[in-house]
Amino acid sequence: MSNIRTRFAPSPTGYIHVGNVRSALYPYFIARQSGGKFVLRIEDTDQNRFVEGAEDLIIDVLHWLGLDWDEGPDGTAERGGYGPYHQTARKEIYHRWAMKLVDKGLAYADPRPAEEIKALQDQAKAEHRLFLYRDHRPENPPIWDGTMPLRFKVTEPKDYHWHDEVMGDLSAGRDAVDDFIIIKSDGLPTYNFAHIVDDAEMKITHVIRGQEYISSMPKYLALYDALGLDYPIFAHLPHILAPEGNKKLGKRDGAKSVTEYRNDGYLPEAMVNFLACLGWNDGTEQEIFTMDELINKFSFAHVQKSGARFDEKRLLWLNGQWIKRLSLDDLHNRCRNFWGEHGQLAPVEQQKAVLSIVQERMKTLVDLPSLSEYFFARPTINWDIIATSKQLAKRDRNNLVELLRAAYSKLSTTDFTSEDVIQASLNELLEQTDEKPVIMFGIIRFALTWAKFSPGLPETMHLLGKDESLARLQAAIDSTN
RNA sequence: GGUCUCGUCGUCUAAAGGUUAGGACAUCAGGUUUUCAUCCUGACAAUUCGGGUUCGAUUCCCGGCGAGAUCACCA
Repeated sequence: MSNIRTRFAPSPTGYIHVGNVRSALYPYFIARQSGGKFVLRIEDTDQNRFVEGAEDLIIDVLHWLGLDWDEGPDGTAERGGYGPYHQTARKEIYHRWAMKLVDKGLAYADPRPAEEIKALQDQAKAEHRLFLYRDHRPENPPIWDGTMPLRFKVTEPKDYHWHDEVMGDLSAGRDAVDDFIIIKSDGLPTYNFAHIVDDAEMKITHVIRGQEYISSMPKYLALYDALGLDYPIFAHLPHILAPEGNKKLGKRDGAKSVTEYRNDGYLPEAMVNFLACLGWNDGTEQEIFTMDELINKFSFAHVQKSGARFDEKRLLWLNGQWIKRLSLDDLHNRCRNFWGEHGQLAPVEQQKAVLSIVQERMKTLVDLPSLSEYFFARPTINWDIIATSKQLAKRDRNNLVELLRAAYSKLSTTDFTSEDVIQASLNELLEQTDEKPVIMFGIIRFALTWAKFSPGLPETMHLLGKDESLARLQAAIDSTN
C-alpha cells in the first residue's frame, strides 16, 4: 500500500479515441505497480461541448480495456472518499478555493466584455506585439458576484523551472504566464483552475497528461504557489501522431474510437499492448506484454520524448499474436458475436473444432466468417475462383474434373479416422495419378471450400467428415455437366 | 510571430562516449512435398546538417535546418 494516487480525467465531449487511451494507461500502471489508487474524474465544466452519453462511452471503454478505478463514477453512484468526481458537482469547492485568492488580492472580477478583449488581442497581433492581459487590468474591478469571470492576478511575473518525469528539466520565461480566467461567467471553473483544486483535494500525487499542457505549466505553477500547494509529480506524454503527416492524432484526422476497434475484432490485450508501447519500451527486445507485465515494468525513464506514429499494421500484427495466444475456450467466448450466418447456429463443439484449426490464421475476429463459413454450410460452387491460382488456371476444366474423379474414388475407400490417415491416402493418390501436389491438392481444396484461403487439406477434410467431403467433390464434378 | 519542446531504418524503438548502430512491424526473396493471412530463413533499410569538446561521438556543448505544441470564459 502506498499513498501514490493517479487519475484519468477525461471530458465527456464525445467518443474516446485511441490517442486518449494512453493517458489513462500510464497513470493506471503507476497506481497499480505501487499499490496506490487510480481515480477517474469527469471534467465536465464545458457545458457547450458536453455530449450526452459520452461518459457512459468512456466508462464502457475503460471496462473493456481492463482499467478499473478505485474512485470515481460507479454506475449511478460514486465511489471513494474525495468525491464528487464530476466537476459540475464541485462548484462550491471551486468557489471556496477561488475566494482564498480573492481574499489575498490574487484574483479579480473582470467586467470587460469578451469582444473588447478580443479587439485588444487582435490589435496587438496586427502590430506584432505580445499581448499581456496584465497590461490592461480594469482599474477598479467590481466585487466578484459570480456573474463575471474571475481572473487570476499575476503579481510578480517570473521565470519558472520545474522537473518533468518524461521531458526532464523544463523552463519558461516570465511572459509565459499572464492573468487568466479561473472561473467563467457561468460560474463553472476553467480547466486551468479546476484540475489544480481537484488534484489537491483528491490528493493526486502524479499528474500525467498530454504534452499540449506543457506550455500552460507556468500558469499552473503560479496557481500552486498562490494557493500554497505543493507541486505534484509531473509527467507530460508525447503525442500520438496520425498515420499520415505530422499531425497529432485527433478525431478530425479520422482517429478511430476504441469502440470501433473492438467492433473490428481487436482484442483489448492487443490494444493495451500496442498503445502502451507507443512511446515506451522496457529497454529489452520484448514486444508482447501482458497487462501485469506492463504494470510491473512501466517506468517514465523509458518514455519517449518525441511523438509516435499510430501504425495500424503493427496493431494488426500484435492482434494476431494475441489471438494465437488465447486458449480455445477463451477464443470461443470472444468470437460470440463474430460468427457468420451459418457458423453462429452451429453447435458449440463444432464451433470450437473449427476455431482450433483456424485460430492461427486470424488477425482479427472479423476474419472469422470468411475463414469458417464453408465448414458449416456447403459453399457455392464458383469455378471462376480457379483463375486466382496460377498453376490451376493453366489446366482446362475437363482435366481438373478428371482429377476430382480420381480423388473421389481414392477417398471413398479411405478411412477418415485421423488427419494422418487422410494425408497418407492423399500421398498415395499423388503417386497413382503421377500428378503434382500443387495441382491435385489445389483442385481438391477448391472443390471442398471454394474459398481463396483455408487451413490445411487433411485438417479441413477431417473436420468436414468423409460424407460431406465426398459430397462436395461429387457436387463439383456434377456442376460441369 | 512570441514562448516551449522534439529530431536513430518507411514505421515503433535499442544502444545513457568505444557495437559490423541491435530488435520488431511493413516491404521483397526463398522454404515448410496444396492454397495462405500462420510458421521458419534471408535481404533491403537509419543516427537532420555544420561546427566544437574528446584518443574516440547517435550519445555532451553551440549554431543552422526540419517538425510539433501552445498563445480561449476548450480541456
